[in-house]
Amino acid sequence: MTSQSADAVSSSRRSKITPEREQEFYDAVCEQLREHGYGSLTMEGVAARSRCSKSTLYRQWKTKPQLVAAALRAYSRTGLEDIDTGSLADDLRAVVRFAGERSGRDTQLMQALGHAVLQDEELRRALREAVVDPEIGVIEDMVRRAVERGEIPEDHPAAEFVSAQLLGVLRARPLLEGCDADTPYLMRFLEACVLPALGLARNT
Amino acid sequence: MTSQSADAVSSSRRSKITPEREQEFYDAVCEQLREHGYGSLTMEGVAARSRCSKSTLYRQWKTKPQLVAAALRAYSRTGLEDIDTGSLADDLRAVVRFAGERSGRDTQLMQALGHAVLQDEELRRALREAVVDPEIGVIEDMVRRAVERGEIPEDHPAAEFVSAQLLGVLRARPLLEGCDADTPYLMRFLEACVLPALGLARNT
DNA sequence: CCTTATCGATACGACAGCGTACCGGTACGG
DNA sequence: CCGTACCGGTACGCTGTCGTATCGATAAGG
Repeated sequence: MTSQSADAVSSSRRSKITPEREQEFYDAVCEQLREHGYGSLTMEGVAARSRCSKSTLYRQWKTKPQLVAAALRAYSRTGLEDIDTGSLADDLRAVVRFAGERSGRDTQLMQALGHAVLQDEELRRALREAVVDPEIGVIEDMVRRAVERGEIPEDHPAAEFVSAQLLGVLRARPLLEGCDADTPYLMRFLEACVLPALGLARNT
Repeated sequence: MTSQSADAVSSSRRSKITPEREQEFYDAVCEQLREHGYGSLTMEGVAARSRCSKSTLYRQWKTKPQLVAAALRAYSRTGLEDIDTGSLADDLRAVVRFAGERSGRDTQLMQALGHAVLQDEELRRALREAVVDPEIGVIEDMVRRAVERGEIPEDHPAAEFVSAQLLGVLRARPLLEGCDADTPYLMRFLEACVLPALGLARNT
């Protein structure tokens, strides 16, 4: 995961809040979020899960939405930005491989935030900045590069739907079949639908 | 449990709970659901919206989840079952035209239920039976008929994804672009992605 | 070694929502 | 014309959670 210095003050007792400790809070938030949803996420629950007291949470963050927003902002997804294989198909295959692994966690998180996002402005911004925009931006960049390379025409009608297709299927399968959209499923979808629609046959 | 006779005691004052009155309760539930989400749906709110008292609600339904489940079951979506144009492409175009109109309402409802569905078994069943299965079943039947007509091969790799694609994009666009997936958008998607992936070119 | 600041634990007030109980009014059935 | 049963309104108890305040303990710094 992410860390700066492996300073590891992992002795018996912690003193101040190290970045690692902070991340533990955020992890607890995400876990509670996935397990019980935003509405049933309680400060007591987060405190218990991260073995701290409510006081500590309220000392650092003013309210529950702010804590959740902070956790979302810290929910980093490094690993996608570096993909640049030189072909759109392979770029997307790499995305799918990556997304399949986090599929369960990410989808549960989105699902959990669901409607809370529509009520709290800060939460909505945090979710967009932390989860939506990065993944979508990366995919759109891939498409842009493919256009520049001449792989697909600039005005290809399917181009605008690539990210929506992937994100959509990612979230639709749990609803339809009750199981996560894992990598094999996403890969089949990519080869059977996304690439053909883009005019990128399998062996080209 | 629903209706007995269209007795229509639509005089000035209502005595017992007519089917129309019952539907008003359900409408109020759905509206509260869309507006505030499941967690913030209150019995007081439903009562106020449908101009009845909490007592009446609790006399008819034992608890809040049961009321919501009943409302979902009554959330009928007739209109899709009758589509059978003789070609898969036209069938899907009809679906898209229909889905685009209800897009906003349906999506908000799904979004609102989000995580509550994972906690309450009855709610999950109600949602599947009332919203998911009907739409998906209809689409899968369309694909089946197309296979029987020979429009597409039985083992076409894109066939399994048709419903997931449509449902997915329906729910992905609000998240990505912040606006509903209306009919024009869905139609563009259908023509640009779904049909090409199925090997059904535009003018065939 | 002593001061200080922060952490963990807990108790507390405030508030909102669920579900119940009661009470008066009003339409139906005989 | 009268009893019955149901509806609407409201007050109430209960629970759970937010956010605050207080207190002892413990690690950092001089």
